Amino acid sequence: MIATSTSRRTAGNVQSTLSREAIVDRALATADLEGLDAVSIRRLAQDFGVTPMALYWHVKNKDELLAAMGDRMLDTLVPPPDDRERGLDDLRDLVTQLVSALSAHPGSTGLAQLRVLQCERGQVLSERALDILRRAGFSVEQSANLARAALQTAIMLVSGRPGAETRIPQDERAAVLAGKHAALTGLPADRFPHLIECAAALTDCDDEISYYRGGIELFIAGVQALQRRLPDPQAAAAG
Amino acid sequence: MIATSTSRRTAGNVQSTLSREAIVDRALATADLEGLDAVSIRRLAQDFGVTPMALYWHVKNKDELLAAMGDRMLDTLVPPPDDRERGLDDLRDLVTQLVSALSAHPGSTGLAQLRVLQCERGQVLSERALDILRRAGFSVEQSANLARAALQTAIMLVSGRPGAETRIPQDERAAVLAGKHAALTGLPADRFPHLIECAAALTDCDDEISYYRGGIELFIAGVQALQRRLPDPQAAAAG
DNA sequence: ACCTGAACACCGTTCAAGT
DNA sequence: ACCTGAACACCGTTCAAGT
Repeated sequence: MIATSTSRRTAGNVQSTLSREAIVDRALATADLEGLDAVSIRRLAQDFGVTPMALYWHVKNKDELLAAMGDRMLDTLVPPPDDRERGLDDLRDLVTQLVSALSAHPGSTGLAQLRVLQCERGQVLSERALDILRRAGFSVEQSANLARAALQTAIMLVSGRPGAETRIPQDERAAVLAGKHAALTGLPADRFPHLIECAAALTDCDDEISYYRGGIELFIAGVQALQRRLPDPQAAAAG
Repeated sequence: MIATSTSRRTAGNVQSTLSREAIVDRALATADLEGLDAVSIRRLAQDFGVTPMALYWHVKNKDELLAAMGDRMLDTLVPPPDDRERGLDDLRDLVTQLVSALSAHPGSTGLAQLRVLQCERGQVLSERALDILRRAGFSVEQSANLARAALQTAIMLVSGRPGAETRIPQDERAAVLAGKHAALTGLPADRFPHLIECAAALTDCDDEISYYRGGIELFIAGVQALQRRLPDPQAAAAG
């Protein structure tokens, strides 16, 4: 009765014990290595050396598995630690934390979006963001839209990072990137001078830290600018 | 030899002539109605009353079909009409046009991202964006990142619009939305006051126009703010 | 040039059954 | 409580063959 684990090309074999937690872990790992499309019930079952239907004991269906993956990412966020009240700087901290949490699993960032308003941790997060924005003087609608934009900015920074290519198996990424770069530099120089000039920066990201910081700064700067355009709170309170 | 079209629940039957163009059209339409996951070679073949393999004459494989869908969306953009040189206002126009092009097929916006740097029209668009940003004084890296952010902002505004729910079949969307709204308003009022206050604004968008305008303004305001923080161009040119 | 038939290796999921 | 077996209705894709 030896388990004849006909393992896939990807290393990491037979994760011994089957559990909901282990399934979610494995799913996140394969999404990181081969893209979210590579995550399937049957594939996971094979990885665990078990029949596909075994997974259905631990997880209701695939949608619930994807939701659990999103929840797991959001759960790595520490709950808002500060009540220091620094205004929009608190929002920057929140987005920064979000980015670092999401960047642990760049292939699954989209799942977080589906879950922010559904799971406990996401709700705490959203409440905090709305609190910051409301105190900053934004209306209910503006605060709702900006809170959404905060999460979406984090997602787009991580999943849209130049060179991320989360949909492609890890070992092919370098080749694909090189191909994209070559395609850009091979463009007619008279029509696409900037595309050629920016080819490297568009296809790869040599400094993740400053890329993320710049992206977050862009968002925060936008929010600050919108805040300045707000009607005078004194007058609004009086009127 | 009457075609016994065992049509799906969705109306719109037997699109007569099979062609690459017709296939892409139909694919975009079903993505809009039932989400991108509902688009399949076999399903499309059935819609056209034809064998699945027939499609492979017009389209190399599914990836190429998805790429063609992305290209089609970008092709609806009119090429940059103006050389009026209004600086970052030109960028706003570009993003605005992008948003309106993408919002025609909210379920397929993600495909545009895969194709901006690959297809002709996307390259023209990117070149234009980079030109605006470089002239505005940004570095090669900044321009590349901001040009990407411009597209991603458009995508996130359209696909992330409250109430969009592009992954869910159209006829279920209202019910899902109502459920989400109810879940938020049913939260404990002491812990989640803002989530309750903003429940309606978070789950639906009653004014698309101002939603999009606000989102674009947020991005442009951020870019303008970053521009102001740039080192003095005179001094930079001298040094 | 354009389409079909048969086949292969995949999916998610249900339902009854085992221990 | 936890897992298996068999079955169903789906996928994308190849390859040889038809007209």
